[in-house]
Amino acid sequence: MQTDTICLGILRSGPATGYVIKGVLEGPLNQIYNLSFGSIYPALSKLTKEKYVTVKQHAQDKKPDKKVYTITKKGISYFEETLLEESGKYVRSGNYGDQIKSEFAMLLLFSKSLPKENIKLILDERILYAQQQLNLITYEGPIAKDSSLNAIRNSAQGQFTRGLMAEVIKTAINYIEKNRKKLHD
Amino acid sequence: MQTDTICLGILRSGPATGYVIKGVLEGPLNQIYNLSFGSIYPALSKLTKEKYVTVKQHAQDKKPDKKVYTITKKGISYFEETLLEESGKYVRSGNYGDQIKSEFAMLLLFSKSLPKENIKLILDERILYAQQQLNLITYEGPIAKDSSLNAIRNSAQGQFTRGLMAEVIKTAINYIEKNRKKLHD
DNA sequence: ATGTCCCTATATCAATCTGATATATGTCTT
DNA sequence: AAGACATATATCAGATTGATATAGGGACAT
Repeated sequence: MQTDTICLGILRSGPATGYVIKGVLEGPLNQIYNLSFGSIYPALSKLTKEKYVTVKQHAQDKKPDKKVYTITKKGISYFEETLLEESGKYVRSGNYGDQIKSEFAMLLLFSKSLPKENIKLILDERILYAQQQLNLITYEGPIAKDSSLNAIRNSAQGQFTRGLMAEVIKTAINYIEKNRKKLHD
Repeated sequence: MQTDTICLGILRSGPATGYVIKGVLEGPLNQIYNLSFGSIYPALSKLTKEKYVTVKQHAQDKKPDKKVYTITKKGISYFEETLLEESGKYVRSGNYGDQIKSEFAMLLLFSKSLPKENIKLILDERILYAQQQLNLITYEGPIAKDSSLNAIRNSAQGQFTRGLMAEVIKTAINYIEKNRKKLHD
């Protein structure tokens, strides 16, 4: 999925800055999709040039100008057309699809080459980490003080998707706890 | 994790060609890590230059030469040192970590913009696809006729990792089946 | 028979994405 | 008073993908 499309999809839930978009992807949409600033900022500039979004610069005392992006009617049409056209090809991708790069799973696969004590520590750390991710996804408090993007998380779609990711993480934690002895001991 | 390290880790289980390495990543190691030929072939060339692997070219009638790569002692030492040194940073990554790019989950998140009939088809397709992936992971037959890489799959580590991925996929399928009505209907 | 498609097998490359870094300041902790 | 962390945008070298090229074999349909 193009970075452009993702930005438009998030902006459909309300105006936001690049920084806030990144925050949404790292918080409630954790485990779903991540993008670096190096992708987000150029995408927002491109979308502005193409009139799919508008920008309002809010001068801030002694901080960089905050650039709040709002999706236009043209942007909404474009987003909906693109999503419909391309939906077929997103079925075969994602977190249990082709694009997987699980360094953790690879590490476990190669863990025969590691000292047992090391493996134990890695698994302990991983479980803690996974529980932290679970907290990020299931967190129900406000996202950002001045953001209207809570909507994307609380929609039926947001709850379905977050629920899916939460179940997957819980399964992984349980599996590791039950089977970890096969990797050390 | 560097492409180099992954190639060395796989070659530790036996000699292989670039084509076979790709096949292992797409078959039994599906859902764990994927690499394109554009990464694998240059990595193998680099490893050869650095003497971490050796190549034997097998001329084949009317096919490109098959280049079989074998890890050297130097390669094994390098692999084990690298893995130990870097193991800490692989804990916070992977298929329920930061690097997620699940186009499918993103599509569901945005599915409010799609016709209901379309959403139904997408979910049906996804379940079929996930079952196919499950078959690839749990498949116990031979990988490649002339490959010794069955070992990587049948080791304790391979079975643990594949079992983890299989559980995750099963959880996802069940979740979608139980909750899909929230997205259409 | 001839076309279409997939398999074996290596290789390259434009377009894209990441992770690090730079810039600038406020707040909170130690 | 130093250090860490949050807000906020931006850039870029290096790495990766997905498509494409090359080249023949075998299977199956029209």
